[in-house]
Amino acid sequence: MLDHGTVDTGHVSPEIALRHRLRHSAAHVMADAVLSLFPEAKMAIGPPTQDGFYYDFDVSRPFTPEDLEQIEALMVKTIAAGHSFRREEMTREEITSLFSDQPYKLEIIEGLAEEETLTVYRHDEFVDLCQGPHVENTGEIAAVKLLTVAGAYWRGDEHRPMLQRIYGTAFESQEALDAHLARLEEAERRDHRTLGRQLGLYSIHDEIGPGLIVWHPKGGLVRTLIEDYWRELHRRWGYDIVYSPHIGRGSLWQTSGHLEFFRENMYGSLEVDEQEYFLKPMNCPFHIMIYKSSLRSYRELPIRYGELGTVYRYERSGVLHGLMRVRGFTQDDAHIFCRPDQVVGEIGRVLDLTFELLHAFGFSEYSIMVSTRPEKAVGDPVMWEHATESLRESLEQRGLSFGIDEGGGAFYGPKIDIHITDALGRAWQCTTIQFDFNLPERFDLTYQDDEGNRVQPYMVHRAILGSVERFFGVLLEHYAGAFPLWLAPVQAVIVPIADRHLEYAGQVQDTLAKAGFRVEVDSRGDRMNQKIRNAQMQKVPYMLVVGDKEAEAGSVSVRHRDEGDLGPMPIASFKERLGEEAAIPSANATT
RNA sequence: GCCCCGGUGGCGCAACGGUAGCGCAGUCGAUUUGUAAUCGACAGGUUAGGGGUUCGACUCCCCUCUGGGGCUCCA
Repeated sequence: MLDHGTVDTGHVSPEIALRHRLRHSAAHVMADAVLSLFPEAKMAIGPPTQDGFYYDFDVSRPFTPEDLEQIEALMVKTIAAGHSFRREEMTREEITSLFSDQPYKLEIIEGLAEEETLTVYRHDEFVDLCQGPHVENTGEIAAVKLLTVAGAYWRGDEHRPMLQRIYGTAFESQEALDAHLARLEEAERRDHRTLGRQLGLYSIHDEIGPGLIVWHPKGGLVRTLIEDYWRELHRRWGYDIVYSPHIGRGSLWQTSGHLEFFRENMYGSLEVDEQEYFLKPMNCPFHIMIYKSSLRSYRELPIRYGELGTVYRYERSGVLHGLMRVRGFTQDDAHIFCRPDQVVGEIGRVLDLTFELLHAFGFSEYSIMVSTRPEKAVGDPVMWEHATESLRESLEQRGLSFGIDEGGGAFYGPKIDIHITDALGRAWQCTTIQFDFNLPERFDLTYQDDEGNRVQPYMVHRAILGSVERFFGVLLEHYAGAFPLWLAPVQAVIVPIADRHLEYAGQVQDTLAKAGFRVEVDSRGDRMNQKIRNAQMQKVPYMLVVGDKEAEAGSVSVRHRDEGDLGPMPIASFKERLGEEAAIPSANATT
């Protein structure tokens, strides 16, 4: 049985609930401080978040870092003063006059239902419209820290005023806050954009354009290793690997509906022989054409087409981010066409494949969400029901817990989304498994069933890594750049002590390279210490020091990037060690 | 797209409106070294691009491009 790891069940622990109240209270204390320093500030909303809290204000000028210091200093005073939080119910009239000079609060009040009990919370002189809950006393906010200022639209609507948002965080103890801040620093240290440059993996250039990646030799090598493994695994799981072009005729995108529903994410058309073509934002229409290239029998289903397909999508300039959000990326895409009786089995296979793949990359914690039919949807309700049930059933069969996002599916079908949790406990959405009832209809997909009827197949769209670029970024941060041996672009660096050892170093390299390992010799004029330092900073798993003793004995002195000096060993022994460690973690190995 | 903050040799940074410097990396030379930085020299920049203000602009103003933090958490 596969270890599917722990799954987030979504219930709230007492600790989370305490932090929630604490942070909500800290938001009030912050608003109090802001109003003291900026009496003209208009308050918007100030909720707790997963990692802290924020409060939005309408102020005449943006807050500066110095303002934050002052605000924080005032907050500390308020906390030290130990004011109690007092809840108070009010009538709509009372509350409206109380907040008569706070237009955002008035707007919130207007939006509340008549029967709603209106409450305010007070501490010291400060009062805020709020349903709570809060801690008893400001003194309970043991540790607080303001972090950043950012613009944010009122109610998240870009047509409404831009407010100034202050983010902060609060904890029940200084130690907990320090731990959180340390985690933030660690996240910064692991930033894939920094690591990508330091390790020479990829780059982005003004000259090429934003959101477009060029892969350097080492990044390209790692990517190739990922992709080779992906292909091998997909062949093993019964997928046919296909390829499709980067552009397609406008009429194709007309039929698929992309020009109707996805146009704002597509790049402008190009004209070829007086025909309009578009850069592909998705691979599905191409796979569908492969399906349609001949009549299909129920006997040949399921058909599974997989492709590492590069697509281009317009993303608004403000959302681009390193490898995580780009304008050209490669999806590990596949489309499954199957019969009704195969649906549960096919979803199950996708799940098993998913966990095998993610496991190989060191991920063992997931959270799973099933999204069901939204209000506006296309397709036969019976098929919707069957598909949604199949998603549930496949998950349940595997003992996987999951949440339900009622009505959160796409208009064309229900889906499973899987978030993976990385080494720092951060969640990343990668895998998505979606039914599609729209495209089979639009392209008139059929197969002939055992009674000779032309019927529509179920179509499932799935990506496991999501996009290769994004997944690479996640991996880079997950491993902090220290790829496991099977993915390390350079697995060992040979460090000759003096130039007279270069020849022997070359022999060692040959031996290991012939065995299929990626090994380099550092032949520069630096001292050994410098070479080791370089290799450490490049996060190379092994450093092999060779000098007189090693050349004499036919050995290498092995240093591991984490374990340090492991002492001398015969080349053959080291080769064996590498061979064992370089194996791709397989699902079977962990049963 | 919008708000705020940035853009100075490959990278990380400095420079009251008055000669663009430093470190790392690079090249060359010396050194031939035992588990995270040997020494020295050299080379490298129309300060993102364009316009303006000024006797004089990296510095001030405007525009464009581009990077970062946000714009989902609803009293």
